[in-house]
Amino acid sequence: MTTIDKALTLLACFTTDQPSQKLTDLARQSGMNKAGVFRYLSGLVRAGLLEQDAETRRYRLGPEVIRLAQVRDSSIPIRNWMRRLLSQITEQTGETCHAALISQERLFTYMVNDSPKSLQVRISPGMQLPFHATASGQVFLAFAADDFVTAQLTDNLPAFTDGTVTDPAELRSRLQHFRKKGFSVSEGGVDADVVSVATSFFDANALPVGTIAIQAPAARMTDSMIRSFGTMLCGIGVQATHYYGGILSADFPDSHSPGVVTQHHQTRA
Amino acid sequence: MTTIDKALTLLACFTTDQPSQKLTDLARQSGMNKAGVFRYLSGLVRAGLLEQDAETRRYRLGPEVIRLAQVRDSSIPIRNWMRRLLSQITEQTGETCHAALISQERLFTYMVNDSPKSLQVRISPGMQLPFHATASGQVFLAFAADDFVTAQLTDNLPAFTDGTVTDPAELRSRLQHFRKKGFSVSEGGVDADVVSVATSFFDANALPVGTIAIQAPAARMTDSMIRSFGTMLCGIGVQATHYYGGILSADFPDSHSPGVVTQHHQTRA
DNA sequence: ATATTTGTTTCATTATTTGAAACTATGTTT
DNA sequence: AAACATAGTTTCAAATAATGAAACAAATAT
Repeated sequence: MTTIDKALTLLACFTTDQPSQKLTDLARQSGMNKAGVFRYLSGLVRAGLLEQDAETRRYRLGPEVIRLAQVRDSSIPIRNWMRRLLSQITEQTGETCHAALISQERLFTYMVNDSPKSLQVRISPGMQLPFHATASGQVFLAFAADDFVTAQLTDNLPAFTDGTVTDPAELRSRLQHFRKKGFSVSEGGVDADVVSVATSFFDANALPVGTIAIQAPAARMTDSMIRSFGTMLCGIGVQATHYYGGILSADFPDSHSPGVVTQHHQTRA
Repeated sequence: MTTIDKALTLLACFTTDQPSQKLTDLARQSGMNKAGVFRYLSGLVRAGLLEQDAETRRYRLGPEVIRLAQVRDSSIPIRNWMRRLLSQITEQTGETCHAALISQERLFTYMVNDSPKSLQVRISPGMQLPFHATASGQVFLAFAADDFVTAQLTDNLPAFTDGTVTDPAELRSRLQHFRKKGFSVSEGGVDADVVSVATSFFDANALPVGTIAIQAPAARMTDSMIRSFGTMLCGIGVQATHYYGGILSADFPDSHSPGVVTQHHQTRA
């Protein structure tokens, strides 16, 4: 592990749950020496990736991360077309939807489109989505490389509600099902009384890079709505993959005709 | 200069003008050894800050910068109130406006609100604004620390049009004027036939952290409109400073009454 | 087909990182 | 108010990782 690696792993500690951190906590979390962490953080501050609160001495992400994100957006304009796709979903379904992206083996919400109906489902951009307990995470795993799935589906997965599935074998069986369908369904995996339906989109290697999901209160969801949302999302997933410049994973249903799930068996690239 | 510094300076090479780069060019630009740059880039890729195009071998910013930006936004929600302020400006003036932020001694556009009238003024988020040739840059310098101004106002400043002011002495004199007014005016500094009016907002040390600007075709701008835009922007600047949790620079007109420029002479913190 | 440019790996030399401990500043408890 | 505790920062000799020239490989241009 190089010095650069050690310094940059500290960035992973900054999440929506913990957007600002103390030196001591960062040292403990990362298992590194306090003096070293101090020097790494100083470097990250000099680069503008972090900034330090003058009075609390706590570190938080700096303005440079915003500039970098803008630069990436300008050359890989996911934001543009994703906004359109999500608007389309909310228009047609009236429900809240979101897109998530993969980064460093973590899935995080990228864009949220709130339903005009309700503010029941609380989700905000930047949040990390647990793979085993969300529809997004599950449909991602359904199309991910096998060793990645194995790495994620450990024993002792946390349960967020009584309904959270934590058994790796049971989860694997569901993933297989989702892979055939092209979309996943999760009921009360993180928040009880919330049903979520999700699909994936893919990169040039036909590996999943992100997900698109609809979330709604369980009360107003029926099986037929879930099926209809699922097939709709598959169509959106095809479009997203196309915009992204990727190719569909084998097995992914790429028919646009609603209600019909076609299976393709093309060989992988 | 530590290894971390050397690695992270490479990130500064990625701009909206050059969103993806080749190894050789990065080595040349940074003046560092090709082998070292290769190792630094590999580290940045492992951290997800960069990614490498599989076929062209070019490097571009990675998905992790997006996650980091989302995390920062969630804890320092500039986006929220800035969007409102810019909408307010475009509503009242009908013209295109934008906000810019400072990072690593560079001013970059953060948010743009296009005028419904015209698409004449082309500006996109993430772009770097030259200090000497833009209204935003000038009003930033007007309130910046003196050695920062000196560092920016070098000889041989580039001229983008015939109207670009490149003489440091002349620029300094204008900055003094803008500081008194609280806003700057630039005519054709980058694009001929574009007039821009800008103001600053400040951090807890009363130092400028960003700017807010209105841009319009010179054809439909009058002196009285410029004055009116300027006083309006000063009011917006006061609000932005407040939302940001900063305090106004001494001299900055903080009266809300339009048309009147009050001068304050409080001592610096 | 050959030359040239670009990306990647190697390896002995050199400089930088490293972590324990000392130090300082700030806040807390007695 | 004094002693204590906690967190951030600096120091320094020992340990380790960074360095860059050159060789190599792969892709591109001539």
